Amino acid sequence: MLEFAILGLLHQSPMHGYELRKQLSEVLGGLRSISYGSLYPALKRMHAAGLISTDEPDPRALLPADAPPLTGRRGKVVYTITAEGKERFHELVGQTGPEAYDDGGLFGVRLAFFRHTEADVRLRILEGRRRTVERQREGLRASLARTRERVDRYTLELQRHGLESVDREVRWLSELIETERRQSVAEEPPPGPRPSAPPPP
Amino acid sequence: MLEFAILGLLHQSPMHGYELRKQLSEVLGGLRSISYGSLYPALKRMHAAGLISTDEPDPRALLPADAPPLTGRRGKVVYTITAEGKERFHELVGQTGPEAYDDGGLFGVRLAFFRHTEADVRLRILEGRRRTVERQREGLRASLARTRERVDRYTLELQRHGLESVDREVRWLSELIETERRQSVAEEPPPGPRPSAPPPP
DNA sequence: TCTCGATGTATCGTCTCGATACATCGGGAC
DNA sequence: GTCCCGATGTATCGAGACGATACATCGAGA
Repeated sequence: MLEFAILGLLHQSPMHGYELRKQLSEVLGGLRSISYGSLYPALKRMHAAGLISTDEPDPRALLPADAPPLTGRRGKVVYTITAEGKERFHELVGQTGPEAYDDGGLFGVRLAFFRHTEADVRLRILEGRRRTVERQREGLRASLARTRERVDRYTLELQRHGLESVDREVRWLSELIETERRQSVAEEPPPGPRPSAPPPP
Repeated sequence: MLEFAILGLLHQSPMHGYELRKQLSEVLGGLRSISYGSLYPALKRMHAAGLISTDEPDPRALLPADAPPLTGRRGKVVYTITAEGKERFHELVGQTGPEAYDDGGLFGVRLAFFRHTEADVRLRILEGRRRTVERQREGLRASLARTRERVDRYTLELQRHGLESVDREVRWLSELIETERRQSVAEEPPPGPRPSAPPPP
Protein backbone atom coordinates (compact mmCIF):
# COMPACT_ATOMS: atom_id res chain seq x y z
CA MET A 1 0.00 0.00 0.00
CA LEU A 2 2.75 2.42 1.00
CA GLU A 3 4.63 1.53 -2.17
CA PHE A 4 1.66 2.42 -4.33
CA ALA A 5 1.03 5.69 -2.54
CA ILE A 6 4.67 6.78 -2.68
CA LEU A 7 4.96 5.98 -6.36
CA GLY A 8 1.72 7.84 -7.01
CA LEU A 9 2.89 10.95 -5.21
CA LEU A 10 6.37 10.95 -6.70
CA HIS A 11 4.78 10.44 -10.11
CA GLN A 12 3.52 14.00 -9.80
CA SER A 13 6.74 15.58 -8.52
CA PRO A 14 9.91 14.79 -6.54
CA MET A 15 9.58 15.26 -2.80
CA HIS A 16 11.19 15.08 0.63
CA GLY A 17 10.17 12.37 3.06
CA TYR A 18 8.53 14.93 5.28
CA GLU A 19 6.46 16.39 2.48
CA LEU A 20 5.57 12.88 1.36
CA ARG A 21 4.13 12.14 4.77
CA LYS A 22 2.02 15.28 4.82
CA GLN A 23 0.62 14.72 1.35
CA LEU A 24 -0.01 11.12 2.24
CA SER A 25 -2.26 11.85 5.19
CA GLU A 26 -4.13 14.41 3.12
CA VAL A 27 -4.62 11.99 0.26
CA LEU A 28 -5.71 9.25 2.65
CA GLY A 29 -8.76 11.29 3.54
CA GLY A 30 -7.13 12.99 6.51
CA LEU A 31 -7.85 10.17 8.93
CA ARG A 32 -4.93 7.80 9.07
CA SER A 33 -1.45 9.08 8.49
CA ILE A 34 1.72 7.10 8.03
CA SER A 35 4.50 7.05 10.62
CA TYR A 36 8.16 7.64 9.92
CA GLY A 37 8.86 4.18 11.16
CA SER A 38 7.00 2.94 8.10
CA LEU A 39 7.90 5.62 5.62
CA TYR A 40 11.69 5.63 5.76
CA PRO A 41 12.13 1.85 5.63
CA ALA A 42 9.73 1.79 2.69
CA LEU A 43 11.74 4.46 0.89
CA LYS A 44 14.91 2.48 1.59
CA ARG A 45 13.36 -0.69 0.17
CA MET A 46 12.13 1.09 -2.91
CA HIS A 47 15.49 2.75 -3.44
CA ALA A 48 17.17 -0.64 -3.19
CA ALA A 49 14.66 -2.00 -5.71
CA GLY A 50 15.48 0.83 -8.12
CA LEU A 51 11.97 2.29 -8.12
CA ILE A 52 13.09 5.67 -6.80
CA SER A 53 16.34 7.61 -6.76
CA THR A 54 17.79 10.13 -4.32
CA ASP A 55 19.52 13.36 -5.25
CA GLU A 56 22.25 12.84 -2.68
CA PRO A 57 24.48 9.75 -2.44
CA ASP A 58 24.57 8.37 1.09
CA PRO A 59 27.88 9.56 2.64
CA ARG A 60 27.91 6.64 5.06
CA ALA A 61 28.28 4.20 2.20
CA LEU A 62 31.98 5.15 2.09
CA LEU A 63 32.52 4.74 5.85
CA PRO A 64 33.22 1.52 7.76
CA ALA A 65 30.12 -0.09 9.20
CA ASP A 66 31.11 0.62 12.79
CA ALA A 67 31.66 4.33 12.30
CA PRO A 68 30.03 6.72 14.81
CA PRO A 69 26.45 7.79 14.00
CA LEU A 70 27.61 10.75 11.92
CA THR A 71 26.50 13.61 14.12
CA GLY A 72 25.94 16.96 12.49
CA ARG A 73 25.00 17.99 8.98
CA ARG A 74 22.28 15.66 7.88
CA GLY A 75 21.25 16.76 4.40
CA LYS A 76 17.78 16.86 2.94
CA VAL A 77 17.03 14.07 0.57
CA VAL A 78 14.78 14.54 -2.44
CA TYR A 79 13.24 11.36 -3.83
CA THR A 80 12.50 11.05 -7.52
CA ILE A 81 10.63 8.30 -9.31
CA THR A 82 12.66 6.34 -11.87
CA ALA A 83 11.56 4.91 -15.21
CA GLU A 84 11.32 1.53 -13.50
CA GLY A 85 9.18 3.09 -10.80
CA LYS A 86 6.80 4.56 -13.35
CA GLU A 87 6.54 1.20 -15.03
CA ARG A 88 5.80 -0.45 -11.69
CA PHE A 89 3.17 2.17 -10.89
CA HIS A 90 1.34 1.63 -14.16
CA GLU A 91 1.46 -2.09 -13.58
CA LEU A 92 -0.07 -1.65 -10.11
CA VAL A 93 -2.63 0.84 -11.38
CA GLY A 94 -3.95 -1.79 -13.78
CA GLN A 95 -4.59 -4.44 -11.12
CA THR A 96 -8.25 -5.23 -10.52
CA GLY A 97 -8.01 -8.35 -8.30
CA PRO A 98 -9.22 -8.64 -4.69
CA GLU A 99 -5.90 -7.27 -3.44
CA ALA A 100 -6.98 -3.90 -4.87
CA TYR A 101 -10.09 -3.53 -2.73
CA ASP A 102 -10.24 -6.14 0.05
CA ASP A 103 -8.10 -3.96 2.26
CA GLY A 104 -9.78 -0.64 2.99
CA GLY A 105 -6.48 1.20 3.28
CA LEU A 106 -5.25 0.16 -0.13
CA PHE A 107 -8.66 0.85 -1.65
CA GLY A 108 -8.50 4.40 -0.32
CA VAL A 109 -5.13 4.94 -1.96
CA ARG A 110 -6.36 3.42 -5.20
CA LEU A 111 -9.31 5.81 -5.16
CA ALA A 112 -7.04 8.76 -4.47
CA PHE A 113 -5.13 7.97 -7.67
CA PHE A 114 -8.14 7.19 -9.83
CA ARG A 115 -7.19 9.95 -12.22
CA HIS A 116 -4.31 7.72 -13.33
CA THR A 117 -6.63 4.74 -13.71
CA GLU A 118 -8.53 3.53 -16.77
CA ALA A 119 -12.31 3.88 -16.66
CA ASP A 120 -13.03 0.14 -16.84
CA VAL A 121 -10.49 -0.58 -14.11
CA ARG A 122 -12.09 2.10 -11.93
CA LEU A 123 -15.46 0.45 -12.34
CA ARG A 124 -14.14 -3.02 -11.54
CA ILE A 125 -12.44 -1.79 -8.39
CA LEU A 126 -15.51 0.06 -7.17
CA GLU A 127 -17.70 -2.97 -7.80
CA GLY A 128 -15.20 -5.27 -6.12
CA ARG A 129 -15.06 -3.02 -3.10
CA ARG A 130 -18.83 -2.97 -2.93
CA ARG A 131 -18.97 -6.76 -2.99
CA THR A 132 -16.44 -6.94 -0.18
CA VAL A 133 -18.29 -4.45 1.98
CA GLU A 134 -21.61 -6.13 1.23
CA ARG A 135 -20.20 -9.42 2.44
CA GLN A 136 -19.06 -7.68 5.61
CA ARG A 137 -22.54 -6.28 6.00
CA GLU A 138 -24.14 -9.70 5.72
CA GLY A 139 -21.77 -11.08 8.34
CA LEU A 140 -22.62 -8.21 10.63
CA ARG A 141 -26.34 -8.64 10.12
CA ALA A 142 -26.09 -12.34 10.91
CA SER A 143 -24.03 -11.64 14.01
CA LEU A 144 -26.49 -9.01 15.17
CA ALA A 145 -29.47 -11.33 14.69
CA ARG A 146 -27.65 -14.15 16.46
CA THR A 147 -26.51 -12.21 19.51
CA ARG A 148 -29.35 -9.69 19.74
CA GLU A 149 -30.82 -11.31 22.86
CA ARG A 150 -27.63 -12.38 24.58
CA VAL A 151 -25.51 -9.21 24.75
CA ASP A 152 -25.91 -6.02 26.72
CA ARG A 153 -27.07 -2.64 25.48
CA TYR A 154 -23.57 -1.29 24.84
CA THR A 155 -22.37 -4.17 22.70
CA LEU A 156 -25.62 -3.94 20.81
CA GLU A 157 -25.11 -0.23 20.19
CA LEU A 158 -21.58 -0.92 18.98
CA GLN A 159 -22.79 -3.52 16.52
CA ARG A 160 -25.68 -1.35 15.38
CA HIS A 161 -23.40 1.59 14.74
CA GLY A 162 -20.93 -0.60 12.89
CA LEU A 163 -23.67 -1.98 10.72
CA GLU A 164 -24.93 1.49 9.88
CA SER A 165 -21.43 2.59 8.91
CA VAL A 166 -21.01 -0.35 6.59
CA ASP A 167 -24.43 0.31 5.16
CA ARG A 168 -23.52 3.91 4.45
CA GLU A 169 -20.34 2.81 2.75
CA VAL A 170 -22.28 0.53 0.44
CA ARG A 171 -24.58 3.37 -0.52
CA TRP A 172 -21.63 5.69 -1.07
CA LEU A 173 -19.96 3.15 -3.34
CA SER A 174 -23.21 2.66 -5.24
CA GLU A 175 -23.37 6.37 -5.94
CA LEU A 176 -19.77 6.40 -7.18
CA ILE A 177 -20.51 3.41 -9.43
CA GLU A 178 -23.63 5.08 -10.75
CA THR A 179 -21.69 8.24 -11.64
CA GLU A 180 -18.92 6.19 -13.17
CA ARG A 181 -21.38 4.29 -15.38
CA ARG A 182 -23.14 7.40 -16.58
CA GLN A 183 -19.79 8.91 -17.52
CA SER A 184 -18.60 5.85 -19.35
CA VAL A 185 -21.70 5.55 -21.53
CA ALA A 186 -21.52 9.26 -22.27
CA GLU A 187 -17.91 8.99 -23.44
CA GLU A 188 -18.05 5.67 -25.19
CA PRO A 189 -21.31 4.53 -26.80
CA PRO A 190 -21.47 0.73 -26.47
CA PRO A 191 -20.92 -1.14 -29.78
CA GLY A 192 -22.99 -4.12 -28.58
CA PRO A 193 -23.24 -6.52 -25.63
CA ARG A 194 -20.14 -6.02 -23.49
CA PRO A 195 -18.12 -9.28 -23.07
CA SER A 196 -17.10 -8.35 -19.50
CA ALA A 197 -14.11 -10.57 -18.74
CA PRO A 198 -13.73 -11.84 -15.15
CA PRO A 199 -10.84 -10.20 -13.26
CA PRO A 200 -7.60 -12.24 -13.12
CA PRO A 201 -6.83 -13.77 -9.66
CA MET B 1 -6.07 -3.57 24.17
CA LEU B 2 -5.84 -7.32 23.71
CA GLU B 3 -4.96 -7.69 27.37
CA PHE B 4 -8.07 -5.83 28.43
CA ALA B 5 -10.32 -7.80 26.10
CA ILE B 6 -8.91 -11.18 27.16
CA LEU B 7 -9.22 -10.36 30.84
CA GLY B 8 -12.78 -9.17 30.26
CA LEU B 9 -13.79 -12.35 28.48
CA LEU B 10 -12.07 -14.70 30.90
CA HIS B 11 -13.69 -12.76 33.72
CA GLN B 12 -16.98 -14.28 32.59
CA SER B 13 -15.75 -17.83 32.11
CA PRO B 14 -12.62 -19.87 31.28
CA MET B 15 -12.08 -20.43 27.58
CA HIS B 16 -9.93 -21.93 24.82
CA GLY B 17 -7.90 -19.67 22.58
CA TYR B 18 -10.13 -20.51 19.67
CA GLU B 19 -13.30 -19.62 21.53
CA LEU B 20 -11.62 -16.46 22.77
CA ARG B 21 -10.98 -15.36 19.23
CA LYS B 22 -14.56 -15.94 18.16
CA GLN B 23 -16.04 -14.09 21.10
CA LEU B 24 -13.54 -11.32 20.55
CA SER B 25 -14.60 -10.56 17.00
CA GLU B 26 -18.23 -10.64 18.08
CA VAL B 27 -17.59 -8.28 20.94
CA LEU B 28 -15.56 -5.97 18.71
CA GLY B 29 -18.67 -5.23 16.69
CA GLY B 30 -18.03 -7.95 14.14
CA LEU B 31 -15.74 -5.84 12.00
CA ARG B 32 -12.16 -6.37 13.04
CA SER B 33 -11.13 -9.68 14.49
CA ILE B 34 -7.86 -10.60 16.12
CA SER B 35 -5.36 -12.95 14.49
CA TYR B 36 -3.71 -15.94 16.14
CA GLY B 37 -0.40 -14.27 15.58
CA SER B 38 -1.52 -11.66 18.11
CA LEU B 39 -3.64 -13.82 20.37
CA TYR B 40 -1.25 -16.60 21.36
CA PRO B 41 1.74 -14.37 22.09
CA ALA B 42 -0.56 -12.19 24.19
CA LEU B 43 -1.78 -15.23 26.13
CA LYS B 44 1.81 -16.28 26.65
CA ARG B 45 2.77 -12.84 27.96
CA MET B 46 -0.20 -12.76 30.29
CA HIS B 47 0.51 -16.24 31.55
CA ALA B 48 4.10 -15.24 32.27
CA ALA B 49 2.80 -12.18 34.11
CA GLY B 50 0.54 -14.34 36.25
CA LEU B 51 -2.71 -12.77 35.03
CA ILE B 52 -4.09 -16.03 33.66
CA SER B 53 -3.46 -19.71 34.32
CA THR B 54 -3.69 -22.76 32.07
CA ASP B 55 -5.21 -26.08 33.03
CA GLU B 56 -2.37 -28.00 31.41
CA PRO B 57 1.34 -27.56 32.20
CA ASP B 58 3.38 -27.15 29.02
CA PRO B 59 5.06 -30.55 28.36
CA ARG B 60 7.86 -28.88 26.44
CA ALA B 61 9.03 -27.12 29.57
CA LEU B 62 10.61 -30.41 30.61
CA LEU B 63 12.35 -31.01 27.28
CA PRO B 64 15.68 -29.56 26.12
CA ALA B 65 15.31 -26.41 24.07
CA ASP B 66 16.47 -28.07 20.85
CA ALA B 67 14.01 -30.95 20.97
CA PRO B 68 11.99 -31.69 17.81
CA PRO B 69 8.72 -29.73 17.43
CA LEU B 70 6.71 -32.35 19.35
CA THR B 71 4.58 -33.81 16.59
CA GLY B 72 1.33 -35.47 17.56
CA ARG B 73 -1.04 -35.01 20.48
CA ARG B 74 -1.37 -31.34 21.10
CA GLY B 75 -3.80 -30.89 23.93
CA LYS B 76 -6.47 -28.26 24.30
CA VAL B 77 -5.59 -25.47 26.69
CA VAL B 78 -8.21 -23.78 28.84
CA TYR B 79 -7.27 -20.35 30.12
CA THR B 80 -8.59 -19.11 33.45
CA ILE B 81 -8.26 -15.67 34.96
CA THR B 82 -6.31 -15.51 38.24
CA ALA B 83 -6.95 -13.30 41.26
CA GLU B 84 -4.13 -11.08 40.03
CA GLY B 85 -5.79 -10.92 36.65
CA LYS B 86 -9.10 -9.83 38.16
CA GLU B 87 -7.30 -7.16 40.12
CA ARG B 88 -5.58 -5.95 36.98
CA PHE B 89 -8.89 -5.91 35.11
CA HIS B 90 -10.58 -3.77 37.73
CA GLU B 91 -7.61 -1.46 37.69
CA LEU B 92 -7.87 -1.09 33.90
CA VAL B 93 -11.64 -0.72 34.01
CA GLY B 94 -11.25 2.34 36.22
CA GLN B 95 -8.92 4.23 33.88
CA THR B 96 -10.41 7.36 32.33
CA GLY B 97 -7.34 8.97 30.72
CA PRO B 98 -6.79 9.55 27.00
CA GLU B 99 -5.37 6.04 26.63
CA ALA B 100 -8.93 4.77 27.21
CA TYR B 101 -10.48 6.48 24.21
CA ASP B 102 -7.84 7.98 21.88
CA ASP B 103 -7.46 4.66 20.14
CA GLY B 104 -10.70 3.57 18.51
CA GLY B 105 -9.92 -0.11 18.99
CA LEU B 106 -9.44 0.15 22.71
CA PHE B 107 -12.48 2.39 23.03
CA GLY B 108 -14.59 -0.30 21.34
CA VAL B 109 -13.39 -2.89 23.82
CA ARG B 110 -14.01 -0.54 26.71
CA LEU B 111 -17.55 0.00 25.47
CA ALA B 112 -18.10 -3.73 25.13
CA PHE B 113 -17.29 -4.16 28.82
CA PHE B 114 -19.22 -1.15 30.07
CA ARG B 115 -21.37 -3.37 32.24
CA HIS B 116 -18.30 -3.83 34.45
CA THR B 117 -17.65 -0.09 34.51
CA GLU B 118 -18.85 2.52 37.00
CA ALA B 119 -21.40 5.03 35.73
CA ASP B 120 -19.16 8.08 36.18
CA VAL B 121 -16.27 6.34 34.46
CA ARG B 122 -18.56 5.44 31.56
CA LEU B 123 -19.53 9.06 31.15
CA ARG B 124 -15.95 10.30 31.26
CA ILE B 125 -14.87 7.81 28.62
CA LEU B 126 -17.75 8.65 26.31
CA GLU B 127 -17.07 12.37 26.65
CA GLY B 128 -13.35 11.85 26.11
CA ARG B 129 -14.01 9.83 23.01
CA ARG B 130 -16.32 12.53 21.70
CA ARG B 131 -13.66 15.19 22.23
CA THR B 132 -11.14 13.06 20.35
CA VAL B 133 -13.46 12.46 17.42
CA GLU B 134 -14.50 16.10 17.37
CA ARG B 135 -10.85 17.11 17.08
CA GLN B 136 -10.49 14.69 14.20
CA ARG B 137 -13.53 16.24 12.60
CA GLU B 138 -12.11 19.74 12.86
CA GLY B 139 -8.88 18.57 11.28
CA LEU B 140 -10.82 16.97 8.48
CA ARG B 141 -12.93 20.05 7.91
CA ALA B 142 -9.85 22.24 7.74
CA SER B 143 -8.18 19.84 5.33
CA LEU B 144 -11.27 19.74 3.16
CA ALA B 145 -11.55 23.52 3.06
CA ARG B 146 -7.84 23.84 2.30
CA THR B 147 -7.66 21.32 -0.54
CA ARG B 148 -11.17 21.68 -1.92
CA GLU B 149 -9.97 23.41 -5.10
CA ARG B 150 -6.70 21.57 -5.61
CA VAL B 151 -7.70 17.90 -5.60
CA ASP B 152 -9.68 15.77 -8.00
CA ARG B 153 -13.23 14.53 -7.64
CA TYR B 154 -12.26 11.15 -6.16
CA THR B 155 -10.06 12.49 -3.39
CA LEU B 156 -12.78 14.98 -2.60
CA GLU B 157 -15.35 12.18 -2.37
CA LEU B 158 -13.05 10.23 -0.07
CA GLN B 159 -12.62 13.19 2.25
CA ARG B 160 -16.31 14.01 2.16
CA HIS B 161 -17.25 10.45 3.04
CA GLY B 162 -14.67 10.34 5.81
CA LEU B 163 -15.99 13.57 7.26
CA GLU B 164 -19.56 12.27 7.19
CA SER B 165 -18.49 9.12 9.00
CA VAL B 166 -16.76 11.07 11.72
CA ASP B 167 -19.77 13.33 11.97
CA ARG B 168 -22.06 10.35 12.44
CA GLU B 169 -19.78 8.99 15.12
CA VAL B 170 -20.01 12.25 17.04
CA ARG B 171 -23.79 12.16 16.88
CA TRP B 172 -23.83 8.53 17.97
CA LEU B 173 -21.62 9.32 20.95
CA SER B 174 -23.82 12.27 21.85
CA GLU B 175 -26.84 9.99 21.98
CA LEU B 176 -25.02 7.53 24.20
CA ILE B 177 -23.95 10.36 26.50
CA GLU B 178 -27.48 11.70 26.61
CA THR B 179 -28.86 8.29 27.60
CA GLU B 180 -26.11 7.85 30.16
CA ARG B 181 -26.89 11.22 31.76
CA ARG B 182 -30.60 10.58 31.94
CA GLN B 183 -29.94 7.27 33.63
CA SER B 184 -27.49 8.68 36.14
CA VAL B 185 -29.84 11.46 37.30
CA ALA B 186 -32.66 8.93 37.57
CA GLU B 187 -30.59 6.69 39.79
CA GLU B 188 -28.78 9.24 41.87
CA PRO B 189 -30.43 12.61 42.56
CA PRO B 190 -27.66 15.25 42.72
CA PRO B 191 -26.97 16.56 46.23
CA GLY B 192 -25.77 19.92 44.88
CA PRO B 193 -23.44 21.34 42.21
CA ARG B 194 -21.29 18.46 40.90
CA PRO B 195 -17.54 19.15 41.49
CA SER B 196 -16.56 17.31 38.28
CA ALA B 197 -12.88 16.53 38.78
CA PRO B 198 -10.60 16.59 35.69
CA PRO B 199 -9.43 13.12 34.64
CA PRO B 200 -5.90 12.19 35.82
CA PRO B 201 -3.25 12.13 33.02
C1' DT C 1 18.98 36.80 22.61
C1' DC C 2 16.33 33.04 23.60
C1' DT C 3 13.00 29.92 22.88
C1' DC C 4 9.54 27.63 20.41
C1' DG C 5 7.31 25.35 16.69
C1' DA C 6 7.76 23.79 11.96
C1' DT C 7 10.70 21.32 8.97
C1' DG C 8 13.55 17.39 8.25
C1' DT C 9 16.06 12.55 8.54
C1' DA C 10 16.51 8.39 10.94
C1' DT C 11 16.31 4.20 14.21
C1' DC C 12 14.62 1.22 18.05
C1' DG C 13 11.78 -2.16 20.36
C1' DT C 14 7.29 -3.86 20.47
C1' DC C 15 3.54 -5.46 18.46
C1' DT C 16 0.29 -7.04 14.76
C1' DC C 17 -0.89 -9.34 10.79
C1' DG C 18 -1.57 -12.90 7.18
C1' DA C 19 -0.06 -17.26 5.94
C1' DT C 20 0.86 -21.55 7.16
C1' DA C 21 1.49 -26.14 9.54
C1' DC C 22 -0.35 -29.61 12.04
C1' DA C 23 -3.89 -32.34 14.60
C1' DT C 24 -8.65 -34.02 15.98
C1' DC C 25 -13.38 -34.87 15.38
C1' DG C 26 -18.14 -35.18 13.56
C1' DG C 27 -21.09 -35.88 9.73
C1' DG C 28 -22.52 -36.57 5.06
C1' DA C 29 -21.36 -38.67 0.36
C1' DC C 30 -20.77 -42.75 -1.87
C1' DG D 1 -17.81 -48.71 5.98
C1' DT D 2 -14.77 -45.41 4.67
C1' DC D 3 -13.38 -41.27 2.77
C1' DC D 4 -13.12 -36.61 2.72
C1' DC D 5 -14.35 -31.99 4.19
C1' DG D 6 -15.12 -28.32 7.24
C1' DA D 7 -15.11 -26.86 12.02
C1' DT D 8 -12.36 -26.87 16.00
C1' DG D 9 -7.97 -26.19 18.03
C1' DT D 10 -2.78 -24.81 19.09
C1' DA D 11 1.16 -22.70 17.41
C1' DT D 12 5.05 -20.18 14.76
C1' DC D 13 7.20 -17.38 11.06
C1' DG D 14 8.66 -13.38 8.50
C1' DA D 15 7.25 -8.89 6.91
C1' DG D 16 6.35 -4.78 8.20
C1' DA D 17 3.72 -0.98 10.79
C1' DC D 18 3.63 1.79 14.81
C1' DG D 19 4.76 5.16 18.64
C1' DA D 20 8.50 7.12 20.78
C1' DT D 21 12.52 9.19 20.44
C1' DA D 22 16.98 11.50 18.99
C1' DC D 23 19.05 14.85 16.53
C1' DA D 24 19.48 18.99 13.50
C1' DT D 25 18.12 23.47 11.12
C1' DC D 26 15.65 27.64 10.62
C1' DG D 27 12.46 31.59 10.95
C1' DA D 28 9.32 34.30 13.95
C1' DG D 29 8.26 36.51 17.83
C1' DA D 30 8.86 37.42 23.04
